[in-house]
Amino acid sequence: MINVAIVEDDSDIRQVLCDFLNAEEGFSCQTAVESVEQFLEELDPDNLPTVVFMDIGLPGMSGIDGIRLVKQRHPSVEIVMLTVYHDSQKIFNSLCAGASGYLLKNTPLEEIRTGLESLMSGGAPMSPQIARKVITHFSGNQPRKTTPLTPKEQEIVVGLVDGLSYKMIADRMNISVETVRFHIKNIYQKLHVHSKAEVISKSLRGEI
Amino acid sequence: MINVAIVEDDSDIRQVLCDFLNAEEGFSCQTAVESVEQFLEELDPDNLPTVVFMDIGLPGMSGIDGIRLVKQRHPSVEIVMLTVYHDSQKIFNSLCAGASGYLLKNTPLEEIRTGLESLMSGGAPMSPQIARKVITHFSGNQPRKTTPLTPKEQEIVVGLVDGLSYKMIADRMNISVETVRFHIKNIYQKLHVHSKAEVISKSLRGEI
DNA sequence: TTTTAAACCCCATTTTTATGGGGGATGGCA
DNA sequence: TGCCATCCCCCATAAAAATGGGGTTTAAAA
Repeated sequence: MINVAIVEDDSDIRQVLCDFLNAEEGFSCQTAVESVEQFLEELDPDNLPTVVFMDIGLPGMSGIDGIRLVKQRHPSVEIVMLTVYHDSQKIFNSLCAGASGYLLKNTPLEEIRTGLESLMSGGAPMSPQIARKVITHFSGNQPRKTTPLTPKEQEIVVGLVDGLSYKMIADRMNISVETVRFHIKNIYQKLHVHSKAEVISKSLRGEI
Repeated sequence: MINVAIVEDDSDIRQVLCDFLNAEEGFSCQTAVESVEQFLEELDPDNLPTVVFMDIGLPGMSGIDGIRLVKQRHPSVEIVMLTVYHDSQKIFNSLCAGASGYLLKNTPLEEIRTGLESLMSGGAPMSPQIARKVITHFSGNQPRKTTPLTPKEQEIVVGLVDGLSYKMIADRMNISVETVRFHIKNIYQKLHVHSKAEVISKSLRGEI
């Protein structure tokens, strides 16, 4: 019996999928919650689900962060993304975080079931659209990132990522702290962020 | 009408697949050859196939080298691997060379047809076993770190990575800002860092 | 030539972080 | 039972960061 959990904020989808799985031979869905927080709270360590279907856009913590947390605590639990998002960044973040599959929400229930079966036999469920993105990533046809940042601004971003303070960046670049401030103000405007933290995240996620 | 070519040295498989496609509505297979050399020789530039099913183990040039040659001369032609090989090296070499899909030879004819359809609608056919290897490639190169952080501390790290301030983290977790402070102090001690920036960097680099 | 983008510098103010303390409350384990 | 880890909360202070403004210079573009 394959024990499936669902983390999904749309109650309709949650219910339909849960009912479907419970009706299918060999599947059982006892957990269907709307957030990662709720999932972790209700989790019974003595009765872990085999597979978790995870959405990305959730109230509170995102599903991608959810993967990290769940896999960290229970590495044996398989996590399959089930979401509407199909942009490369979310896909790769999910896979790197430890997802074992990636299905789009328009996947028919029947294919979700066969996906689960292939997962159990050492495969990975993946929507063709997603597979395409992944393949494109390999063949290097990735659209080049055109960063709007100037060379100096990029250098400062590197400093931020290295965990340096304004003063340390100033010393490293042989400019005044005031100039560092100036550049950072402009960086924030260009990237539409309001803190070092966001710049560092964007940078390390390849969004700059 | 989707024009399919087959490059495959096993004449049985070649014939079965060719016949199947010709019998299917909307598909046509006029070219079924046993080597890349033969394929290139018989190729009519005015009547290019839409898709080529390519084996890897072939007399003469390998199918992977074949991808490169074909894509170089006719970039618009889609190439789908159809082979028994499932080792990571051949998979990645194929995808990097420009393959648009990767199916194992045990794939039922019916699924080969749906694979072609998803290819035509912007997807990529990929056997679950292959998808698994590809996914493992993403998540696999991350050595499992045994984090010294407690669950709550991990949750706070997630908040920091999301670019939240102490107050926002407190709200999300329904605890006091002072408690957030308390946890962060402990996190810094455990990780030997002295700023949010360093925590975020470590986290996104998988060092936590 | 005027304009524009990029780099440089300074000042002032408010908010947020970092760091040091001080308490409690659990719940598991020796 | 006391110990330990984990979690919860409060205080105070110094440092750093975020945001607004004000400028100059230079080199390339219009």
